[in-house]
Amino acid sequence: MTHRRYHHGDLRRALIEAALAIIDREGVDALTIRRLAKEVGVSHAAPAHHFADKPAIVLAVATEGFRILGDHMRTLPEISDPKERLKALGRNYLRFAFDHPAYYRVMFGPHKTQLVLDDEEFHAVASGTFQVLTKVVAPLVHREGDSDEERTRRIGAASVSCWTHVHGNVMLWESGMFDHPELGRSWQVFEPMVENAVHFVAENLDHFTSYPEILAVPTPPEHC
Amino acid sequence: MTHRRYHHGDLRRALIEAALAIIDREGVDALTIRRLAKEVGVSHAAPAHHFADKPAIVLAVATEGFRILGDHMRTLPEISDPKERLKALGRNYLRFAFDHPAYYRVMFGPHKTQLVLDDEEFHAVASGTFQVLTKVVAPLVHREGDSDEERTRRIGAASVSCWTHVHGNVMLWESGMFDHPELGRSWQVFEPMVENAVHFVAENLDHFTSYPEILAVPTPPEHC
DNA sequence: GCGCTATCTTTACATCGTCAAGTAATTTTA
DNA sequence: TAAAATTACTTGACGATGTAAAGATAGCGC
Repeated sequence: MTHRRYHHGDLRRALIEAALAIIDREGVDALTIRRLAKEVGVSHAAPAHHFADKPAIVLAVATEGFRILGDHMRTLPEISDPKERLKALGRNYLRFAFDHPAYYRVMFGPHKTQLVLDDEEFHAVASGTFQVLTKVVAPLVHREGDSDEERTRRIGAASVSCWTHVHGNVMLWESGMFDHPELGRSWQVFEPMVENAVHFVAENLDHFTSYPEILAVPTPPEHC
Repeated sequence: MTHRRYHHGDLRRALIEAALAIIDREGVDALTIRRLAKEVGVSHAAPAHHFADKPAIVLAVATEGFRILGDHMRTLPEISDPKERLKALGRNYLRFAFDHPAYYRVMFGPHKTQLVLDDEEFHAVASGTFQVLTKVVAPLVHREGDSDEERTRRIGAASVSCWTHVHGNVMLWESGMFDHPELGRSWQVFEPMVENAVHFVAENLDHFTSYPEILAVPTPPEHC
């Protein structure tokens, strides 16, 4: 029984959480500043002091999502075999995507297209998350005699390939393109896809050499 | 100089086109029924007679997008070699995605998640487009001795894999995750990715047999 | 105790989607 | 061919939304 105080305490966080709850329940279109405020128990103009506008709230949720995804991916079990380790990472990723579809949609949805490039925090958190992947991919594509530059390129390309492979599947699934009613909604249906992605980067690393002129990828770690 | 008539003629089509133009210029959030109506030159309530509500307009645009994408994909040059043919298809796909980013965003964006499954026209058009892909993939994964069922499965799995590979890249690109300002915004930067995708389905078709099945998959570690 | 500033409320306004009722044009029917 | 019916659009209104401006409150340094 919280007796309504004038100062909320941590309104910003409360707003983000409430926003996610609404998005999770009814989709991002149902998100309304006024409703958000009511749900948290403040006036409808209060959020304006923490977020410039409505897209800023969505962006904050997306940033939080990447933070959580990063934590998920960082908590890998102790697996020494590089392939199995990457598979485990893929499963963690998928688990996040399916356990938190609302986050995932906001994170990769086209809502914030314009904002992303400008927002420093989002960029930092998102690329930090991506770096977790590069660290796990690195030992898989390691080759003796690679120059540093070549190594960086190979890791980046393989990581992106891995990511897009999984991400593409998730997005198509989310879009309702996969018409498999008999399949329950579970990340486990994608297990073969994880196997595929890992196999792909592990056995075809020759193909990643030409990839990366395209991509600016965060510098991978020295050693794994 | 069209003198304003009471009956527009083909308002429905005009609305779809104007909607796309707005989305293309300022994003889907900028789409407003009233503004749409003004742009077309009708009263603010006129669109209601052609579309039940605002999401219905977006869905109509998405459907139109799939129709155009399908046409793009169907107009392939005469190429007998299956691999090269699939590459050409991939390029056509990418070209659409980059030439019509607004369409692409609407088509795969999470805006219409709820609607898609119900709308017959959208479903028909979208899966018709997907079928173009399966036809091109089919000769690539053909194997003597496959049962019909097995063949269908393999084609479906390989097609999905191909699609997600390309789609994932496009989506990540659209999300602004690829941070390469010095490169122009062109589908051609993904040429190596097309090569990869084709190589993937062509050389690793063994892996597609198990794809569409539900598997008893080991429960992942409880580390998160 | 006194200001200062951040935080929240209240009030106000233009705009939004949508509904109901009215009007104009087209098609149907006799 | 003229009335009737239907379609296509307009007008007006309503509640809800995002946001700006100005006032109220509380915490905090001094």
